[in-house]
Amino acid sequence: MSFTQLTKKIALVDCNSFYVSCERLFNPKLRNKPVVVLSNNDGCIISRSVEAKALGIKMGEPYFKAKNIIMKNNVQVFSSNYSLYGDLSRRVMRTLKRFNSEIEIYSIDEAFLDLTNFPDNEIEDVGKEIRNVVLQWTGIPTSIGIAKTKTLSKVANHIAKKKQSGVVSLIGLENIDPILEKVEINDVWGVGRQLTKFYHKNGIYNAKQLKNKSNTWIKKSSNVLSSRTAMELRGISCINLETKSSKRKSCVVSRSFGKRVENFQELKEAVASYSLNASEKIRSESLITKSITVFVRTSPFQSRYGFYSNSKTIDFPIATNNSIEIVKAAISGLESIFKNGYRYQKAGVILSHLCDSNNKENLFSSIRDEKINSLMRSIDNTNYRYGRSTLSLASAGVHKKWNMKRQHSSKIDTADFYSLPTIKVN
DNA sequence: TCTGGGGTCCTAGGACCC
DNA sequence: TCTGGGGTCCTAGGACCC
Repeated sequence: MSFTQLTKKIALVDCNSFYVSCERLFNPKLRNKPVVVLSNNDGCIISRSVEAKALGIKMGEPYFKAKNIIMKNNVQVFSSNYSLYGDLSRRVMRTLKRFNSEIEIYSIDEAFLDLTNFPDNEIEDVGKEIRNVVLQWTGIPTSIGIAKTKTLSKVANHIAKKKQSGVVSLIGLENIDPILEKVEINDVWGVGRQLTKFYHKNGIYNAKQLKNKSNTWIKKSSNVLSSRTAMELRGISCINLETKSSKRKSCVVSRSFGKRVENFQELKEAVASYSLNASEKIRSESLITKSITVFVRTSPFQSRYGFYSNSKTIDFPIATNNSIEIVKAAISGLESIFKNGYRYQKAGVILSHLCDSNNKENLFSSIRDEKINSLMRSIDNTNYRYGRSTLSLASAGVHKKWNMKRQHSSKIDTADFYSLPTIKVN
């Protein structure tokens, strides 16, 4: 009896300039023109079309610093519209699942697919097919890298980004060293700023050099994660595909303010509003939280006003997802860290130690609990039907002077999105 | 004047116990 | 009052990702 062992084949599908591509879908005039999308509060540039990249606009650059280039070159600017991007992301992911239902959704615009079951010599064509189908069904262009490990598929993807076909496979190549040699160490997945500094100090400048370093040295002078990265560069898979969507462990809601906030009342409104938001989010995922952290800070870029940053964590006696309890805890935390005389730039809440609300470890659930739960459910239903914050708490404020800046919104909302004609292919 | 938001994992060090 | 070694558990902070 004989059987052929199939080479492990992992594809990384990455949407090109995702947010820009989403905006372009609804505005074809934007094609072939420089376009950027801004972060919340119109703060930084977080998505750039190739034309914008070519103008030298950097990822993460503050908007005001790039304004000159933007004006001069008539770059189209958009505030981010996350509900739109979320909807399109779900479409892309649904399409990918046709090729293998077990995919790892790695971020809003990226997914890993196991393509091991396809023959080695057809793998590049499979990649091209995936790319075409996604483009046809969703209108979103992608780049696809295929290799034996996740880290190598990232490398392949990196190269694919610059290729016309948009697909690069490293499967079946005898020696990939010449390729790895051209990959700068800071472009390797898992190597950030600090590690780059450290590797440079030790004479490691590209992926090939890291690959050839001994594991013991890496583990000893760095950590296990780094040695895993090196192993993966050698083609030995150490990082598994996470295809089961596991429940999250924390939930953050934080925002920079549209303008600086100085008085307690407004800060309180903001924190209450973020807490409501976070409570709603965890309820929608059937989670309860054991503790909440509230934090505030002033701008780290304006030292002349004095920098202040602080946080307070409060544990709940019984894990909860009740908005009222969570808002109350957040406000009392805020009271303990608020200091007069600062110009606050940002605040937020973090719900941590989340666990499944269905298997409550503590059996204190009572009739009171049931009443509150049904109140929360009806708030959630109303808000779902009539729009977020139809029902809110008074403490979250009405005027919201601190709200974000969004001066360049394309104003395409989810409701509009669903009213567009869709073509069902099946 | 104007600098995003939301996650995960690892590790060092402290607290506590025997 | 001083003296030891070793184990576990937890947490804050750092580093990384998109």
